[in-house]
Amino acid sequence: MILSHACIYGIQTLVYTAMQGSSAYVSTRRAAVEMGIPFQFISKVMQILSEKKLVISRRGTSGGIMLAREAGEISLLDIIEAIDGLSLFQECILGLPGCGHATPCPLHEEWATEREKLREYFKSTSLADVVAGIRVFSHRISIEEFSDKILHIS
Amino acid sequence: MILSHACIYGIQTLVYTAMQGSSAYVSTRRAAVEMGIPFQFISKVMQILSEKKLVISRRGTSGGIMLAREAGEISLLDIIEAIDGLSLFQECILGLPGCGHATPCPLHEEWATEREKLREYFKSTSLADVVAGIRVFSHRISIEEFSDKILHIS
DNA sequence: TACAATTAAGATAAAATAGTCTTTAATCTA
DNA sequence: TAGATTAAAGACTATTTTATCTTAATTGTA
Repeated sequence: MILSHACIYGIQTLVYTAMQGSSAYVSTRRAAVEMGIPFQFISKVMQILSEKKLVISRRGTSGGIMLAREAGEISLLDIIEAIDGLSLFQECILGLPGCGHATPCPLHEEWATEREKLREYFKSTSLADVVAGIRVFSHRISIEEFSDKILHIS
Repeated sequence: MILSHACIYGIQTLVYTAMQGSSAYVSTRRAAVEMGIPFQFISKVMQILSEKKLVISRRGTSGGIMLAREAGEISLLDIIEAIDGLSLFQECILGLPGCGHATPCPLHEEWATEREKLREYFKSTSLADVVAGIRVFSHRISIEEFSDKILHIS
C-alpha cells in the first residue's frame, strides 16, 4: 500500500469537506459515518491537519472542520506531506540510506523518475480538481453510496 | 514505503546471490552479514521464496540458496509478487474496495496508469539486468562496502 | 444557566510488520 | 560414526500502525 490508511482517510475527508461548500463547518462524525470510516480515527487525522494549518476545526454545536484555504489551493501532496511525510518521494526503493546520484543502488535512476512523476501528479492535483472529477464524471469517494448511510444518522 | 522490508531484503539477497555465479549454494548468513541485514529475517524470506520456487535451498555444510532459474528469468516482479503480493498494482490508491473502470474513484485513471508503468518496470527488469547495472555502473547493493564486512566473518 | 452536541486529548487495545531466539534436521568432512 | 556447519521451523519479542474508549473542553440553544 503506497499511502497509509491515515493518509487515505485524510484525503477522503478533505474531498468530502470540499464538496460541502465553504459556508459552514462540516461535521467529522457525519463525514465518517457517510464514508464508512472510523470516526475516532478521522478525528485524530484532522487534529494533525489542523496543526499543519490545512483545516480549521471548531468544537461545540455546529462545530466541525473547514478547509483553511480554498479547495483549489490544497494539493493532494499537501495532505500526503502532512500525514505520511515526503519520504515516499525521497527514499531509495531498496531502502539503502545513502542511495543517491553519486552512489546509486541498481534501481536508483528508474525509481527516481517514477516517483517524481507520481509526486508531480499529487502536487498538480488539488481538492478542487478531485471534486470537479466527482461532479463531472460521477467519481465516487465513499465505499457505498452516500444516501445509504445518511439514513442511519438522520 | 512502497515495498515491505521483507521484500526489499528478498530483492537484495537474490541480487547478491545472482552476483556470486551459479555454481554453488550461497550462504544466507554470509549474505546477511555482508549486506548488513538481519540474518534470521533473510532466512524467513528465503523460506518463502523457496516455497514459491524462486530459489532452491540446501541445509548443511556448503548449504545455502541457489536461484531456481537463470538470473535473466527472474524478474523483480516475481520477487515482489512472492513476498508482498500484487495488491500494490491492483488496489485503488484511496483504498476503496470496488474502485474500477465502471465505478472509479476520483484518482482511478491516473493511478491505474502510474501503477501499470511501475509494474511494467518491475516485470521487465530481471536479476541479470540489475547485476549488469552493478557491474557496469558500479551500482551498489549493500549499505556499506562489501569489503568492510567480509573481514568480520572470515 | 442547564443541556445537548461536538471536537480535543490521552489512554488503551488490536493487528500487522519487523526482528530475535531456540531447537531440529540435513549435510559434509575428518 | 562423530562433530561441525548450515538452513528450516516454531515460538517469542518489539515496534509501528490502526482502531477504540473515556474524559475534558468548547459552543449553541432552550
